[in-house]
Amino acid sequence: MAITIKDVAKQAGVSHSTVSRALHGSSLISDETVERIRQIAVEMGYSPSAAARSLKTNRSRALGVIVSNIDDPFFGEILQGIEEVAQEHGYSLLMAASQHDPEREQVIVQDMRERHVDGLIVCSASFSAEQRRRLLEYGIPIVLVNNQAAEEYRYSIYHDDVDGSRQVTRHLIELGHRRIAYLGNSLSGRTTLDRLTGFRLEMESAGLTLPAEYIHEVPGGRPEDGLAALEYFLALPEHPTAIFCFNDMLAIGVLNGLHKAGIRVPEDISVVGFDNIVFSAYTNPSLTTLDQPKHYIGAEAARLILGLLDPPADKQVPQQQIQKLKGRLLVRLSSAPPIQ
Amino acid sequence: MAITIKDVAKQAGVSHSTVSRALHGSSLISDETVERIRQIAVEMGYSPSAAARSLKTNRSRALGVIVSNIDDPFFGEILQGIEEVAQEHGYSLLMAASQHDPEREQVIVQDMRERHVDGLIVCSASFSAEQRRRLLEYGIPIVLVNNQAAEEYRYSIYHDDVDGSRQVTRHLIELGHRRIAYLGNSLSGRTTLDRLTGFRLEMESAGLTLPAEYIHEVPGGRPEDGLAALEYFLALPEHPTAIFCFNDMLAIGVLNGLHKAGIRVPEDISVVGFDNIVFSAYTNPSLTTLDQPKHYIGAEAARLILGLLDPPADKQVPQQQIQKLKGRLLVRLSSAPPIQ
DNA sequence: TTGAAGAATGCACACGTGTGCAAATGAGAA
DNA sequence: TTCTCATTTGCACACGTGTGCATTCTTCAA
Repeated sequence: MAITIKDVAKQAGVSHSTVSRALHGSSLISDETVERIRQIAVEMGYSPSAAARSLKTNRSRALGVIVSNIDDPFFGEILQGIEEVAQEHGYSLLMAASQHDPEREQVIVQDMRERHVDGLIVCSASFSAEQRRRLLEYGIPIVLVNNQAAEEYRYSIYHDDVDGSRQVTRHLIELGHRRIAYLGNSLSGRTTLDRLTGFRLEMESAGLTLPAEYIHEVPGGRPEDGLAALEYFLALPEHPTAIFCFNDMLAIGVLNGLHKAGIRVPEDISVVGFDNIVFSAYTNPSLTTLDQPKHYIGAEAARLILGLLDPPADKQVPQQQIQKLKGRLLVRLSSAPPIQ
Repeated sequence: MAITIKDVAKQAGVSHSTVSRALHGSSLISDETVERIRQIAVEMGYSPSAAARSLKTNRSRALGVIVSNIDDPFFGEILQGIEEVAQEHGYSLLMAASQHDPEREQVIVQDMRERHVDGLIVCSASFSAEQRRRLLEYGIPIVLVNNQAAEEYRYSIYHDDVDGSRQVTRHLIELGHRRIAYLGNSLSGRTTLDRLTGFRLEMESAGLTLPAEYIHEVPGGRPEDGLAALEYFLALPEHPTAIFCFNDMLAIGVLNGLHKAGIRVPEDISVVGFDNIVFSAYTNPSLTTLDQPKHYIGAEAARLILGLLDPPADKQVPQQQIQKLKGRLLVRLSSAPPIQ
């Protein structure tokens, strides 16, 4: 068995209470005793039991993070932001992937509950109403990241997809495009709808018509999904002159497919993405996209939840906090005026 | 406060021991009692405390995972593999990023210890000897993934980088290349050395000379590092006809730089990568690379450690297990015979 | 010397769970 | 009825920690 606080106490010739207080820097214990105990604890390689502490204090100093897929580079950057802030504050991360599977979600939520995470960050785009209800009645602080049901929660941080989408669309319109298609990801729920909304709004306010066949959704957001979707668009009697993709991964697939088909970008067709993942700067041609502050979003989510857990003495805990962040259009080389 | 086992017991009119046994399916309790208690537990929304259980059973049903960066797509795929297997077996994941920072490493290792993870998977390329020692004397099972010091541990799973590197190099040589450069990542320790070794071996056995200036290392493995490294190679009096990059991310940066410089790939120069991350199939031209079974490596690492924790009844726990996996060359369009 | 006050430490309980052992209950046989 | 045995349940302790309260020790003034 591992060394416990009692072993340290015995070695130091004091009670375990004294050791506990000494290691926590309690002012009740004399400085020399504190020093002596610290020394002994280090020598013996004592390491407190998080389980016992958690049981007693009712806090775990752990945050739960639920994500759709870990291997999505978009989530990767958000996770990185979360991790850095959590680590900075001495919190650990319990991470799980829902894979868009309601059954897994259920198991994960139950596990987070049993493990008594102090707070939960949900980055899973599709999160069922059932799980939402469970979580809320459990009562731990939850911060939603880019979720579709932000208004049902008290704490949420998300990117303004409608606005971002309008920026992208306006850019295409200003270039002179009139036949613009939207490629969505049906698995992303609200997110794809918001982007579609922004697209529609901007098209309308420019007085442009939007034929139904120019809106296409695929069940996924990976390059191969973009590749598949491209076939659909190319089969249309009249090609769009620009394709607005739900995210960069889809756009990368689309770029790839166009290249294979011998269709030049941006001369023959413009392609734009969304998110600004690392690789979008290195496609050929480099991808015009909307830069979402992913790292910042993750960091802010962590900061928000930690603020709820250890509120600064001078500050009230906000009853509700919804943070909407705006992204920034990045014009690169995949978009240009249409030929005709 | 949350509902405890005692609340359930009171409601059911039995002792908490009976509830505990009933919920664990002990044969000591009558079927009808079990059913009744189960019912009540569900109705009351009882959720056992992992902390209390862990304290008592000395097991946490959690695995620790230490990684260099979460947002590296290479690690992302490995993580995904680990996560799936862990979840399948009812284990949770405690995840932390070391960022190549020894200080962080120390904190992380200490935390994993306090939280009493049942096993640890280390995917961090640079892991200090200091931390290795600490971990080993702590005594929990550790599985190393692609680490530089595999031989110091009992359990390890890694990709045969020397072999993979030879495959890649041989491919270039067979195409007719004689002036081949290697671009390494100095932060990757052993991994970059192994790949360099494979490269050297194959060059030697082909009787090719390898000038020192054709071996170049940069401190990082991201596209921008590749971009920077390219300048070095282009400044050489005699360009190499092929560049073998430590990983796909570097290769993507190199491809990008060559494109900007108006140098054609593969006509003027061949570029090959390593890892086969998702995007390598979508570069322009698509990247010749070595397909590492990343997902499988992660899954195997998890399976290995879970096998140590819950050994199948009929099987002995192996005292040592080192699994070396071979990758497979993927020839795409970024490599071709040199002009002259 | 005595008393009082302040500083330092120990005692004992609690957190929620699992489990060995004793106890209770019931059924059946003598 | 009494005894035996099997089945079912409860008692009580342990896991390692934090903390209110009592206790001891020290110091200093009266």
